[in-house]
Amino acid sequence: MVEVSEQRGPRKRATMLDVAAAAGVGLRTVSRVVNADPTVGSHLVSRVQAAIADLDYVPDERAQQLRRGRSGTIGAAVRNLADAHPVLDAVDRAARAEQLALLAVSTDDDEDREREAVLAMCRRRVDGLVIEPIGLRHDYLAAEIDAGMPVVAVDRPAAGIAVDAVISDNASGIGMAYRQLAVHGHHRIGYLGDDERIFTGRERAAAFRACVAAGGGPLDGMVHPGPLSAARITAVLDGLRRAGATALITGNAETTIEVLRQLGPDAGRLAMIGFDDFPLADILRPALTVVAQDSRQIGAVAIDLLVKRTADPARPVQTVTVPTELIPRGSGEIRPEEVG
Amino acid sequence: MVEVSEQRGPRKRATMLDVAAAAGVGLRTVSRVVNADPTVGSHLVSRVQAAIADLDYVPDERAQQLRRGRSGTIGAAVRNLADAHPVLDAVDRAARAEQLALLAVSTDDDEDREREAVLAMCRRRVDGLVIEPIGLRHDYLAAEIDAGMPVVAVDRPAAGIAVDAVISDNASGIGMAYRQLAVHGHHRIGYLGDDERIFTGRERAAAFRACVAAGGGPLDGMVHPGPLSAARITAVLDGLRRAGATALITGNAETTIEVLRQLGPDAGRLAMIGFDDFPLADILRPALTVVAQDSRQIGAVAIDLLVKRTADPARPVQTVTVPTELIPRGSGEIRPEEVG
DNA sequence: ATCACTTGAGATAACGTTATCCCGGAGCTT
DNA sequence: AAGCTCCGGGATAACGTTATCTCAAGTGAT
Repeated sequence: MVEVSEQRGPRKRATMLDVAAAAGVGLRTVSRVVNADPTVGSHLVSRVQAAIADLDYVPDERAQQLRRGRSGTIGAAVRNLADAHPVLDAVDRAARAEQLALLAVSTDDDEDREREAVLAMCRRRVDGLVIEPIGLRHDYLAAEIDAGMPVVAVDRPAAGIAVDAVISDNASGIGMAYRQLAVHGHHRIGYLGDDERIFTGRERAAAFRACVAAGGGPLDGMVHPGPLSAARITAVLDGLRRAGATALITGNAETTIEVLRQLGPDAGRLAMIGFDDFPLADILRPALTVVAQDSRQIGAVAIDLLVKRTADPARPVQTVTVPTELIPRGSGEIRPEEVG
Repeated sequence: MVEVSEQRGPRKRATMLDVAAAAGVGLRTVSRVVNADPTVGSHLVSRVQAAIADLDYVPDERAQQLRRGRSGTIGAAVRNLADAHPVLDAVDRAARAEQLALLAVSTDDDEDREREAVLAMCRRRVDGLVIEPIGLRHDYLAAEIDAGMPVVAVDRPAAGIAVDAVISDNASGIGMAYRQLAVHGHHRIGYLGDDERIFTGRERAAAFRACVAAGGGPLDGMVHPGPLSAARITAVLDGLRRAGATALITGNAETTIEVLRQLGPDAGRLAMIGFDDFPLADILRPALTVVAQDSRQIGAVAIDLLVKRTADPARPVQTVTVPTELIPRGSGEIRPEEVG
């Protein structure tokens, strides 16, 4: 009796049933061996394992998930996958420590993409969702949350739904930056950051205004929230120069980089502190003083909140604020008299 | 008759059966509506859709996948998720264009992590695998490939298995860098790059040696492949300086950055071209001349190869070489007489 | 020697979909 | 008007797991 084996073409993947047949045991026994159930005699265990190795059996996790009811996966929707994303990395590590796989998708800073990506993850029945919210409203998640999906917002709160959140201490970060510049003798300090429709843009601009007010400095023409466009930044830099600003705080990494790009060789002629650290900030000249977020902790707290909510869905919604840190590297320690 | 609804606690998720019951139709009809099967009367369609909206029904993709036999997902195992990764981004976009979701995991440059991550994706029955290979041997994938899993290696070929690959034209890139420096008057050009046990390290070092040999320049003490350690780089830079090198080609982004970090303010006193572009290379001073890989095309080709192999598993294995590009920004155009 | 009791292993029913098959009725031909 | 096709829609069986239940055999006590 000759078995016809198709040489070409993938042979069908072995299933638990095939393994059971090959090992001459029941289906359930194979399952037990795969799941290391101790109630299987060692004799059968080795016979089943031999069959598994022989047939190259690989369990189908989708079937496992379907049956078990849990997916062991959490989904993360972040702004982008192309650039450095330390928080995503931290979330990944924290998730792994909890035996959870991470499904990462990029939202491209697009509201529709975000909804689409998040709903796709819901269709996969992830056990939890970490979102860096883009959209202004997140009502589309209400039904999911109602159905018991744990969700945590990162970097900014999610509007329209009550979910846990982890955000950096923006006010304190801006405060440290402002004081650092003030301590180094600056009186005319400018701020250039995100549009105030964006949460972090709003928080940081507000914190900056509070600092100036508290310090008794001038506010006129010094605070510039708005969209991130090269043209706007050119105009703002020009205006600040004319207004006699000797120092600048930038509200996010993209803005910081665009400012540096435009300043070019003149970068040293303006004291500067950027919100958000980024790779290579230390090898610029002058090296860039920054307010850094604690990505590691943000990621860890996000996963922790997810785990806790999974354990107790009824627990009160919580917003955790993670401290920021000032990293002096030079650009923020330039004195007014060196500027000009 | 009062229905007891649990106020707290997630109410059970609605299934197709629930929708069918609510709409007063058969299970199969709900499936047809969900899949936009045109053979359903418009009257029933709207009734079913109403029930879907009413119950917040979200299809379970795992069950769909299980039944359909395909997952509509491709897995990508890349070195890391924390730093900028343009190729991953390009793969993501190309996959989306093919209606495929992307499951991205980081291997952390660790051989064991790679195997673990890749096998986890196999358990999820992804429809294809994009791997930035770390390990020296990838035999562990042989069974999967045998079972029909399409795999494509990116950046470096995978050893021990016959799979498609997309790699950059390393030799041509090194050639362009070398000629650019030669054209600008350099005769003593150094090379500092990855260990030759790493594929790209080997290719680039070899290409560099070939250039020097062809140009008739000195080879002694000019070629330095090896592990990426700050101490080694310090030593190499020192040696090159003593050997009178006026120009340097670095073999990868990490090396480039570490060199720049160590050179500090002296960066302008050595002509330099880095293999691999990276964000901010243009705002350094001097701005960094680089050999850039075409990430967009690499990603597109990777997905294309995957799709083609899915369509025809028997097609011959192929390695596609993607051209590199020299981007002159200043650091590579410094003349020997300006160096000192 | 009989009986409860433990232990190992199989039969069978889910999990939430989709595909195959089949059936009932409407509209057409002759 | 009877027979035919055609078409919308339902029963039912997979897909590959795990959980529940059942049962046979081996163990010790009386």
